[in-house]
Amino acid sequence: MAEVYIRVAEEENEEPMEIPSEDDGTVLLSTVAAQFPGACGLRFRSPVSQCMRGVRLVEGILHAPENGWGNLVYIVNYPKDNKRKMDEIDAASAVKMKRGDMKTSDLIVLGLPWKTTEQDLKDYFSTFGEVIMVQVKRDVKTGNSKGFGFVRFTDYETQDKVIAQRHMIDGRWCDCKLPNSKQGPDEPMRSRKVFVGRCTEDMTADELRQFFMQYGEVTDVFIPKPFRAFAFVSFADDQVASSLCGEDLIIKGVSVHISNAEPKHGSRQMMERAGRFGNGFGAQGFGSNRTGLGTSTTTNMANFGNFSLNPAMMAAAQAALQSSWGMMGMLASQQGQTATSGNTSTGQASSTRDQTYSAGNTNYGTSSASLGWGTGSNSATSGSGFGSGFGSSMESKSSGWVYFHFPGKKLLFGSILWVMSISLSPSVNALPSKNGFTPHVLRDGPLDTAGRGFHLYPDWSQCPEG
DNA sequence: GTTGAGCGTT
Repeated sequence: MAEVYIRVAEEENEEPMEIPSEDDGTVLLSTVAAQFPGACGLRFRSPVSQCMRGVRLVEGILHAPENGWGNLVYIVNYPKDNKRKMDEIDAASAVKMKRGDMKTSDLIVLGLPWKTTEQDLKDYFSTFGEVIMVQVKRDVKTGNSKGFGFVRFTDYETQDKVIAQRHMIDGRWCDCKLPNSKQGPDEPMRSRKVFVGRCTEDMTADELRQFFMQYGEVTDVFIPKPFRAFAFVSFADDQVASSLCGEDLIIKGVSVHISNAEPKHGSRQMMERAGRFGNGFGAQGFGSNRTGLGTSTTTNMANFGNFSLNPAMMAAAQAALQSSWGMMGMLASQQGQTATSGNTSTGQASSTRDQTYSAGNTNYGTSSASLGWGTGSNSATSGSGFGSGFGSSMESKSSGWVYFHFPGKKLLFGSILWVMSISLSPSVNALPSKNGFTPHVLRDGPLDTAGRGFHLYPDWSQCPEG
């Protein structure tokens, strides 16, 4: 079949871009995403019904509508979360643009064949846009290529496009990335990378990328070689990564398990993480807006919506953690959100994942198999004692909702919840909802620190605010 | 078989 192009645009009235189809007439989502990073599907306006219609998408492959692709303009779909994010990014880049701050940087090109020369690099990358620098790094003595190089483009757009995809250069797949020297410090609490366990050998990086694309923009896929039954997938948005943790997803008929990507050995992340241990909530703990939870920088309190944490509260919370309670995650309340906790052992993906917070995998819950951040779903460790440590915000430990009460303070955290990786006795009953949250099980355990103690109430009704 | 490679003689 002759090469066919379909017309794709971000908006209906925009000038479309032609995207090549495959030999069988399908279009790969990854091909679309190469031009529209973050794309997760296509839609089009039906000439018959005048309604928007979705294009069938199966395992990363877009299938033509009944009468073929035709001359219609297909509109790119973005993940919901991502779209908002994209707009924010656009706004941010507009500001940068004004400041003239959109400089390109050198990109490292990894995985080059030994034989690739600078001319080869230039020829290849020029197809994306104007190239202003190429280098192949070589051994000074032998002159042999070290298998990587650098490239720099005139336009930032070109750079973005090049980073967003893999590159077949002289017969090898290569990756272009911002070099380490150009990358800002990683934020350990906001990992954008997930660990994908139970992979099978036939899962290619491309397939993983195409699969995970449905959740948000994928920035990297790593599969160790030789085969080791796991992979790493990085997203542009840390919330996408967080939201997947704890889930069991089906890829090519195989159930894979998603969890936190632990920091690489010897990495900067690991240093930061180690430093935080035993340090309670210091500069990188609750009080800091680096957690993304507190937003105020005008006081030293951490704010959570209408609530705030003063240093005494933080100290108390710290005491809780030091007494071998691991923190799983911290959830700020918002009206209209529901919290559920409970039996997620089905591993079923939930359509309510955007609105629902859950504490996972305890077996006394009554509620749905919702998934959200803070879930420890699907890994049955309940009844196995306290979790330890809190380096990970997504540890797969059983958990219960815990309310804090500070004497003298009218409200503890109100409906703000802390999900602790505490293992609870299954005998405790469910508790009535409050503020849209269903408190689950509260464990008795007065933990006191420096006269600013707090109590964890054994059940909601015993809490003065209950 | 559930935690990753490689980063620039400026």
